[in-house]
Amino acid sequence: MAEPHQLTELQIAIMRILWDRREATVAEIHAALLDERGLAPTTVATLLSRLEKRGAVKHSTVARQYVYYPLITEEDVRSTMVADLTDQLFDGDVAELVSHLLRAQDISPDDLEKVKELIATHEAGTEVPDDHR
Amino acid sequence: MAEPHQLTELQIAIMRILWDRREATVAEIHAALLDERGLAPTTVATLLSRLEKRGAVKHSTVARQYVYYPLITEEDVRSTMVADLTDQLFDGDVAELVSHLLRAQDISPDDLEKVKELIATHEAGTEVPDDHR
DNA sequence: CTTGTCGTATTACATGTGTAGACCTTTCAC
DNA sequence: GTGAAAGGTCTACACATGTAATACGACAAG
Repeated sequence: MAEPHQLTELQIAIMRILWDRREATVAEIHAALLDERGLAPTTVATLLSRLEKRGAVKHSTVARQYVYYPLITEEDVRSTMVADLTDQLFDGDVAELVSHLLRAQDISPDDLEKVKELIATHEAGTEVPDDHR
Repeated sequence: MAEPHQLTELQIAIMRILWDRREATVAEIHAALLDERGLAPTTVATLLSRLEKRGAVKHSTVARQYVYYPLITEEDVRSTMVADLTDQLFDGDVAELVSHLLRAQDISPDDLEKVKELIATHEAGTEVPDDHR
């Protein structure tokens, strides 16, 4: 049944709508994607059933319409996909990935500031408790 | 011809061999992958021709054998794939990705140290030149 | 020359995905 | 109650990918 946490771009786009709204009908999802993608309603329906078959979403029927709910979280997907990418392209070395991020053009001074703050916060949170008392 | 910088796991595995060795025959690549994957030689050959069709590699013929060379670099692939992932899962926000990395279990105190060093080094390298003289 | 071997090219099939038409069923308006 | 509207379900097709058997051409050994 193929790891439900590894998703394609379109699948993620659909999940995103569900993550944002917590639930949505096929029509709503179709409407939300219309501008960007102009997909047929049946296309969206097909995608959703496939996602359901894979265990990524479930649905209930309300007033003759399917209402879909996410079964996996964005965090689940992020973890899985980031880990996979790290394994495949950076030999599992997270520091290497960060190194790439810093080197690549895609980080602005702004981002850098934010990252530094994140690290500071992170360290505060995971402080190794001093055993002196 | 489908963006040659977005590769699957297996395609990356093949490219990795080429990146490491700079060039390799089909037989060599097959041998290198044998333990992990046990693929048939023809399978490897098929994969390579497809990669060539996409512009990721090229080959020359030496003594009746094909010798393949990478046309794209690991850095190319890393950039493309990391950027895509960042766009899709973190709305293009690199800082968010780093934040995830820090939060996720997959970063060790060791890694964290390395990351801090990287940032320090990075800052030294991109120092905004003071305009006082 | 004949033939086996080596290595590539061709062909093929299953699965997943993007995409959507055609069809079926339920229900609301008259 | 009859027909149109609404909303699924089924079926279908193209393309990418993983996987490999089969076929074909060239070269070396005898």
